[in-house]
Amino acid sequence: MVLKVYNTLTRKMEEFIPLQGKKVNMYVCGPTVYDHCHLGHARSYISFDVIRRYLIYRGYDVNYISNVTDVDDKVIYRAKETGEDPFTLSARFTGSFIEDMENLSVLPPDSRPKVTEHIHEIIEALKTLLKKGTAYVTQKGNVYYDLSSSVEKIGVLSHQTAEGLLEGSGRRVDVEDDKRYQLDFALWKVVPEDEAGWDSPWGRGRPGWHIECTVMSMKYGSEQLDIHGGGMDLIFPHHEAEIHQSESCTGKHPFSKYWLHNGFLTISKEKMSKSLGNFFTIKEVLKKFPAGTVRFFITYTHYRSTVDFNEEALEEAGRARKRLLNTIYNIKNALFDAPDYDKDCGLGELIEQTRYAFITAMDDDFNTREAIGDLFVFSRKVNSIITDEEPGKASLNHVIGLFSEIDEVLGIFDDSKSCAPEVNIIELSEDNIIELISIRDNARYNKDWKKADAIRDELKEKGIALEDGKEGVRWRRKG
RNA sequence: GCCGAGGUGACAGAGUGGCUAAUGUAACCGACUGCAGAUCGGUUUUUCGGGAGUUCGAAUCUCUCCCUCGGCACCA
Repeated sequence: MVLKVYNTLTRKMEEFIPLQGKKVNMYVCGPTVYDHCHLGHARSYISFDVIRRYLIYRGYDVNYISNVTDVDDKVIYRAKETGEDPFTLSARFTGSFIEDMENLSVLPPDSRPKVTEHIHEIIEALKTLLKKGTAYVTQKGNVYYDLSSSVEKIGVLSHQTAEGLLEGSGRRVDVEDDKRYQLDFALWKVVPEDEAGWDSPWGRGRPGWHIECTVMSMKYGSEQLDIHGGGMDLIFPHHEAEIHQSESCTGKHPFSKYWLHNGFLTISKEKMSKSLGNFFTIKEVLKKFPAGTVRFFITYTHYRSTVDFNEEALEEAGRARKRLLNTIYNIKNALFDAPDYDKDCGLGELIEQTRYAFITAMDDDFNTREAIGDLFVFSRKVNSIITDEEPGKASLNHVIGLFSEIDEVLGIFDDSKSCAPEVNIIELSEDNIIELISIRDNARYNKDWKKADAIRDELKEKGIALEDGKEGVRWRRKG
């Protein structure tokens, strides 16, 4: 079985072969922390989290790096608006971001470097570029990358020509005037005394947006990465700029062997944007939906497709996920009176088939949609087996084992970190519940359905669901 | 202007040359149940934007037409 990934660089599906054996250096562009993260960030980081977890599952030794851009024009402008110190502001939103990621069960990266902690390395990189003659300092003290030194790389990722890019940029008004060439990009920007900045050989300033990723990916990963990821919107100019400056810095090609980009998230079919006012922060969404549902919603779409967010879609995802959770619940119930001796009922073979289907789907450019589809098939068959037959404890535990195994990759079942409020749950003691159930059993025995239903309704209101089955009544707290 | 993605059943969304086109949601019917829930079976679903062609065979390849969405130096 061969893992294939879609590489933006070649626009083709390619077999995934890391540069060195099983070692994978993976860098994913993190957020600029000038505000709370929105659902688009969630989409991106959950997608790459699943990719990372799958690579680990497939036996790769993954070094995952994801930065935080904690100084940038947007941070400065926002700080000016609020009157806050820019570093206090970015520290605050960095905290918010990390909290969101934890709540969404996104595994922490092996390294989470911040730009402000790497100014020295950035200056060193600029010195290297200047020494090589692929960057230049202007009269004002700005440092730009000199694209004429690597014209052959223009458009390698965006697949556009310089003319095409200029045509597009011609509509922009903010063309800086001290560049030699319009497509050159800033490596260092001079700033006035009263703005956040650092001293450098070229005067007081701050780094340009792209150089941080070059510097930090090399420091924490390698001069050449196996995977570089991010949102589709980063393809140009951000990732292309990284290619120019990184390869110029090291003289090595390629900077990253595979480039993976996730698709956008739209809100009710419209592009998410502040001007449209259709912006949702992760925190807002997690107040309404369990984290597992949000992850399920995102994972149930291929990472490169556009995914449309609306409440109905989330609710639908929640109901779909519930089916899988119910299966797990049903197995756990079946375990109570399952025989101890080995009785397989075909579960072993089913588990093998499902694992194979999961790997086949995921090997195809991380086709989580198909992988989860197979999980539903598995789920249905398991439900049939446990109602029609009586598999042994060991076999049932193996089924649970497969769910856990797959969830190590997808992370869609565990709600323990969810901060969504449980709806209408009033704490009842277990004794209390059992007492009510026994009163109801009595009523049912006497065919006093009115009374029995009243108790069931009462418990339902208090968040306890009763389910009558062949083996008697079962209860559970509604999640 | 340049570049890209996509149009599949009620809806969402896989599949990209060959058994009855996954899977989920919804609605309805049936089984189980006193009822409900959960679960299982069935229906909505001979159908893949329109047309032409290639082929023994196409949702899948080619041509053409129509439509939707996104990117082009703020952005995940």
